[in-house]
Amino acid sequence: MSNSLFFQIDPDNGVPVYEQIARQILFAIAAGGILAGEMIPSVRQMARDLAINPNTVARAYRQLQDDGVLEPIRGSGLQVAAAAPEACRQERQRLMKERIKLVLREAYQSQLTEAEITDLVTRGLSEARADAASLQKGS
Amino acid sequence: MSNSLFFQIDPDNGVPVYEQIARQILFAIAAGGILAGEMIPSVRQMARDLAINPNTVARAYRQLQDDGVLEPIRGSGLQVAAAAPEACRQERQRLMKERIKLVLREAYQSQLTEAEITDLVTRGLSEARADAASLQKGS
Amino acid sequence: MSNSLFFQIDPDNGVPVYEQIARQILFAIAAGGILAGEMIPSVRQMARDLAINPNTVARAYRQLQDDGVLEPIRGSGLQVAAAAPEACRQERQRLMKERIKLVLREAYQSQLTEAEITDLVTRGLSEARADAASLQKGS
Amino acid sequence: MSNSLFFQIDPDNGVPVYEQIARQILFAIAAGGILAGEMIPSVRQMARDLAINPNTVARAYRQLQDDGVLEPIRGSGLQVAAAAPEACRQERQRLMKERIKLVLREAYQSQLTEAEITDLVTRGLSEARADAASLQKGS
DNA sequence: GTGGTCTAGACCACG
DNA sequence: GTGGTCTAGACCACC
Repeated sequence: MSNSLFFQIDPDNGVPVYEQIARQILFAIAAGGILAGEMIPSVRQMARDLAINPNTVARAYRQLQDDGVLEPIRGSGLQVAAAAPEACRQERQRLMKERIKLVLREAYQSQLTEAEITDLVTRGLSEARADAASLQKGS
Repeated sequence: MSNSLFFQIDPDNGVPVYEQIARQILFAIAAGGILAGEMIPSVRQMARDLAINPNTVARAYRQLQDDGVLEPIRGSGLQVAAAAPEACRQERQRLMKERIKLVLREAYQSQLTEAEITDLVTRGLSEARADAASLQKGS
Repeated sequence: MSNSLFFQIDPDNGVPVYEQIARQILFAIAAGGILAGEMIPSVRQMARDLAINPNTVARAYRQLQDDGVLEPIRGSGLQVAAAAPEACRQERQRLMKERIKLVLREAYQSQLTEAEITDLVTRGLSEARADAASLQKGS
Repeated sequence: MSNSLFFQIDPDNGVPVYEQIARQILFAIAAGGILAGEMIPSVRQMARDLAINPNTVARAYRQLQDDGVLEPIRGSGLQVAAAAPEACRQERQRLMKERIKLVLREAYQSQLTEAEITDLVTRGLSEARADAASLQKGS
């Protein structure tokens, strides 16, 4: 279980597959699911697990290396950088804050009233909470 | 001023230009900025106004026709369908609800605690409100 | 009643408006609703009656003149040619035969079985008969 | 032969080329010539085969995607949706029924007697049948 | 390789 | 004048 990553990839999500992989690895590190110094699955292994093209996995890994999250160990593979967990937590916070703010601004710009927006948010919060709960249960 | 539509197109937005046009028209109808039965600017006119290719505008209009929002008046132009305003309001509601829910679910999946999420939302709400206010003032 | 033509124009029919006018005049002559030597309404009159562009009516009349169905009377208007009724009957027959054959051939080419086609025809016949009846009643 | 689609495109048909393509694919799926999950020829391939512009093919494919008939496989191509065959059969049925009914109603409205219409239909049926037979033979 | 977007420019049918 | 269709060719993201 520690060595197997349970990612959910949706190829028709609009979000590029390599982006989904990179983001989920980043979030897993931020949440402590993967620790500093730990090795991550090889490109081929991950590609088999997710049933996707190895090139796509490689691209996600490359991006994480560029961000300093992963470090290459010659002849061995990629490991999580020492400073990665803290950096990932900050990045996660930054990303989510930005996305939330963006969507709320969009709501305001679309001429919805304040009441309608807060209503949508409240409903969205409870639904998302329910979804998250059922997902955890289902896994 | 009543006859001029103030659209903001960003060609490098990721979102296709024709999509931006279609969405802004849809939102304008939902907000009552364009009424049922009203004619919308011709393909060529809109293309001139936005300084983009007429084909791109035509594609946006075609999509709105497929959605039943616009109706062709042969040899004259396109007008807003009678049922469009109500449909556009529902569609706008649906779109925003979906986006908000998506972001919130992402927040939950990113292993943020409930407290962190509600904090981000409240901050985002106030910031977005401030932005919207300043935008209205600035216009 | 003899002088007023009850045409049904559908601008969004796919079939051009001027075609609809020309065809309905042709069919009216074939059916005896308009007799040889009779004058037809002026372009302006017809345009007012149908609430369409005079140019469109003019184009229909021009086409009927080219076909020899209508003859210009200098300073007076257009009248139905002497040979028109018989010609219109033949033309009507030809048109309908062609259209029916065309649609049936399409049905065969679309890989429908013979049984499905005859079924569609039988249903279509009864429905069309019902529609025609209700239309006559409704008028 | 199993992998080659034999489409007949007539550029001067009145019916737009992209419509002809979309309809023939729809009919091919309805007839079982293309199965669910199967990949259809790429835009460029089809454009080469039919000697037309890739954009025209792309438009046909886009329309079929909007109708839920085709699904994009990112970076790979387009495949027939699982629900497409049944949907296409229903759509084909609907289209043909509508066309047949339209023609028959026209026949009634053109003041032909019921006897004349049924006569035209029976003749049309036998002729269309003969044409279809000779076409099959000739292929 | 794949589809998607955008531009530029031409031609047509219709009113 | 209007929208609709088609062509030609370019660039992009993704796998």
